[in-house]
Parts: sequence; structure tokens; C-alpha cells
Amino acid sequence: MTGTTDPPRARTTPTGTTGLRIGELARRTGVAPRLVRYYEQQGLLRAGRAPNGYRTYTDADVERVARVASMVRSGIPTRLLKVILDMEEQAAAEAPHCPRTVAELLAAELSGLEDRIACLTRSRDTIRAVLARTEHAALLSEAPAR
Amino acid sequence: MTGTTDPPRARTTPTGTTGLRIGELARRTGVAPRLVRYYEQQGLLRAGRAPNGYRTYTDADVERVARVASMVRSGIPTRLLKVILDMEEQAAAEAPHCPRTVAELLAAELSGLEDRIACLTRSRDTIRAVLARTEHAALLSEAPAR
DNA sequence: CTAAAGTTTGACATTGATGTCAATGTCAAG
DNA sequence: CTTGACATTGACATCAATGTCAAACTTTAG
Repeated sequence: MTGTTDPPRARTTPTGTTGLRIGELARRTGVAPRLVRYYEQQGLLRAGRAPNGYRTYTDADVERVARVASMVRSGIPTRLLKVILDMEEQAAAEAPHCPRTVAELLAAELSGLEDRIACLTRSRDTIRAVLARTEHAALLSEAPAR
Repeated sequence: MTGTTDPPRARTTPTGTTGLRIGELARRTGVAPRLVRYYEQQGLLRAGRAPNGYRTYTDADVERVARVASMVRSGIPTRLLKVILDMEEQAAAEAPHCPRTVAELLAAELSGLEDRIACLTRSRDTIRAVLARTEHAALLSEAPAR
């Protein structure tokens, strides 16, 4: 394993856009390439394509991927996730066009979200408390006390 | 569907304990009986047994079941979940005995929890904002503005 | 006693999220 | 050109969470 060939270099386009490829994206987000493709297949992401067929990503995509991964891990079903992300884009644009059915679906999920947040928060506090009480308080270095 | 037979009645024991059976529990928590058994099998729950073999639950179990279900839906892996619940009990008792390895595992999960909470919160806000902006603001009746 | 509803255990199917493998193409270094 | 790292697509495997079904027992209504 003597690293002879340098890891792939992000190719800086003349416009200054840093076109990442999937490997770089994976490294930056901690999300396996396999999953990135999966999320794209599920309609949660879109990726540009280099002339050779490679997927290309922007810095903005890095954030999006991280967010998608985090939400998936939080148990948000991919369908809902897609709707949410689409909404954020539309909201950023301007036209809050939102059919009744979708609105109801969202309203229903809203309380579910509240529950999850509450549960996670409680669990977080539990973990913090336990770590703080044991001799492993040092491990609390990260995650500021809020 | 002419309901002739009454739904099972919780049998009040001489001690005043309300011994629920799995069906009642399911109705109160919204968690399918199948899942309650599953969670028990996974070591996330314990249930008393009536002389006839039926599982019996206390009011405290109702809360616990609801919490377990919510956390599972939030993407907490069952192994971690078990650890957390056990910790809460021990913490309630007194002896915060916590081997190093477990502590590290928890510390690692802690930041993950922070992330999830942040993501969910953001999503919640997004949904609220969208609902509020559309004509479906009425659906916001539940979920207080915090 | 009988029927209906509830419960038990256990087996099997499914769905979603991921891991893994395979065959092939691209690209940069030597 | 050859090699090695990375990418692509697609098939297959795995794991957790749930749904579904079946056979047998319990309880309660009539």
C-alpha cells in the first residue's frame, strides 16, 4: 500500500467552480459513494455529469448530501424527505404552491417530527448526564452545552 | 360488524394496578401488538405474564412503549436504544457504572444526535413555514409554536 | 356449549437502507 | 502501453423493522 498515485484532484474549471467527483464528495460528507448514488436514484439528489459520464458535484451539493444523510438516519422516510427538500427550494424561489393532499401529509408528519425531536433531545440529555457523571466527562469536549 | 362482544376489559387487581393486555396497550400507544412483541424480543421491553400466559402491562409500560417506538422511528438503532434505556434506569437508581468502551460509543453517538436534532428542527420549521404561508394554515392547529 | 374476539408463538414475506461484487471505462503516472 | 485508483451500472446479499398468516388456547357473550 505505498501510495504512489496521488488521490484524484478536484478539477478547477475556468469559472472557478470546484467540480467534485463522487469520491471527494464521499470523503467530505462521510457518506459512502454507494449511498450517494442511492439517494440520487431515490430522487433526493441531482448530480451534474462530466463529459466522461462521471458525476460532478458542487460545494452546495456537499451540504445537501450531508443533510440528506442526516435526515435519512433520523428516520425520515425518503418520500417525505423528497417533498421537504423540494419545498425548501420552492420556498427559496417564491411560489408556495402546495396541493391540499400534500399539506395534510405534512401536517400529519409535523407532530411526528415534534415527537422525534423531543425523544432525541431527551436521549441526548441522558447521554450527556451519564457521561458527565462518570469519569468520562472528557468525552463531552464536543457538543457544547447549548 | 355489529360489535356484539365487548372489547377486552382491563382487569383491576386488588392492589389497584391496572393490568393491561397487549391489545389495550396497542390502542393506547398506537403501536401494533406485533411490534410490542418485537421490541420485547429485542430486549427493549419487559412484560409481566398473567397466569394464562398473556402479557400484562402497567401504565408505566405505556409510556415506555411510546418512547421506544418514537425513538425507533427516529432512527436510533435498537442496540443503542437498549443501552440508553438501561442507563436511564441505572441513573434513576444511582450507580453510574459505565465501562470505557460504552462511554466512547455514546460520545460518538452524541454528536450524531445533535445533528439529527438540528436537521429535524430545520425540517419542522420548513414545514411550519410552508403550511403557514399556504392557505392551509389551519392545519397548524396542533404543534404549538414553541 | 358455541361463536367471536383476543392472545400466543412461530414462520414467511416485504420494504428500505446499505454493503459487496463484478465487469467495464477513464485518467494520470511511470 | 501498463498499472492503479476511481467511476459507472447492475445484480445480489444483508439487516432491521413490520406486515401477514396460521394453529392453538383463553375469555366473554349468548
